[in-house]
Amino acid sequence: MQKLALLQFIQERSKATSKEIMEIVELFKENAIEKGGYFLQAGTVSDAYFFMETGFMRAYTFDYHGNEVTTNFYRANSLVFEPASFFTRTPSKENIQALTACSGYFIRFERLNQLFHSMPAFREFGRAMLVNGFAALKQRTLSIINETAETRYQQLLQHNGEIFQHAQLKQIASYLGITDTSLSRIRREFAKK
Amino acid sequence: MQKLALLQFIQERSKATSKEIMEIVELFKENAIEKGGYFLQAGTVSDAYFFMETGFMRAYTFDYHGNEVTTNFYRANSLVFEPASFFTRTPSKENIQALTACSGYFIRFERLNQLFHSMPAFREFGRAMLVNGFAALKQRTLSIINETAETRYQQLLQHNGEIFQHAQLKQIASYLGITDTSLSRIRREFAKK
DNA sequence: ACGTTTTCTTGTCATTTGGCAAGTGGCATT
DNA sequence: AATGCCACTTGCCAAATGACAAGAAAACGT
Repeated sequence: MQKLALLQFIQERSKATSKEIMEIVELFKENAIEKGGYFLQAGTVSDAYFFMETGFMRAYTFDYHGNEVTTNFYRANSLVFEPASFFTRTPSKENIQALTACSGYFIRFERLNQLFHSMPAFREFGRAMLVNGFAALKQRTLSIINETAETRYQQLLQHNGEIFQHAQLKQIASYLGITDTSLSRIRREFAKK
Repeated sequence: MQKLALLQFIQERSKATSKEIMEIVELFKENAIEKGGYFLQAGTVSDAYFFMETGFMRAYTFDYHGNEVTTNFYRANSLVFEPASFFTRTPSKENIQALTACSGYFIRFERLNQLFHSMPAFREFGRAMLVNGFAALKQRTLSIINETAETRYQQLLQHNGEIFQHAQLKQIASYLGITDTSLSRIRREFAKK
């Protein structure tokens, strides 16, 4: 097992020694999810901390009217988990679904927690993952408040263009906070330019 | 120094022993902020983890057009800090301002971090604070996407009514993601019922 | 290749919200 | 009481977005 991408990912984001990182990486197990399969189902506890090496996923939940709302997209070479459920050990409100076939390496809560306890340097990594997610969410919230839907669309297209290769427009629309109809119109206007 | 409220706050949220909690509480120092004063200024690093015993604060930043956007409100008996800046040691984009005279107890990053390293049980507390903030922000984001401004207003009024006693409507409006004009109209409609 | 299903686009119209400017009311200062 | 300041409200109109329905395009299974 190589797990090279995982090793590198941790190396770039923590101050743990190479030896420690090798130990850590050892504890991750390989996993694959087929296209359309679920990494996490609403109502269950998120117990896997998953480094996705290849593939693409999205997280979604339902609003009070029963509409799907996309809350996140996950690209290759990133961590997939639902912090609120994972750390509080309570059932998740979100589903995380593979939009393409996915593969990577996971570790379960219990074992990860042991690592956090035994390796102070790796703890920083865990915290950084949480804090980054926090900052990204805040950024997204502000952009929904301040920017027009068209600007949000442009920025998503520019910074996360791959999303458009894997997700349906309806899924992207709810992530942007608009309907699929509006997104379609925005795309038409945008194409003119 | 009593710090009773702080002691109780930690007790309810961590598995640390009473003895440990007493040690922890000892390290918090008293602090007060006058009405209108700043707990955190944009551009500086959030270095204080503040348990506010009395008072009311709000966090705000500016969008690209220079408009103030309220990002958070803090009530008495809660923790005040900016996670992204605090944990990454980078300058904050947000200001946190006292809307009334505030008092409470703070601890600095360095010392708090030492505590996290030396007391596993207290670490859970720190993580819980982060995770809770995360969940609250996600909830707010979803409500901006899914609910009408009027519903958001109603819910804020119902669950956080004290905000209306301390903050200006313009500040509340930007927190709700609308203009002060719209909020005013919503209030009029709402009053009719 | 075929028909079926799903996704995407478009039109029409109603609703929400914003931008701007004027007006109202409270409050403090003088 | 007059003044000025500030927060808030209101009216008017424009722009953005949603709801619904129909049609076009694409994806899918057999």
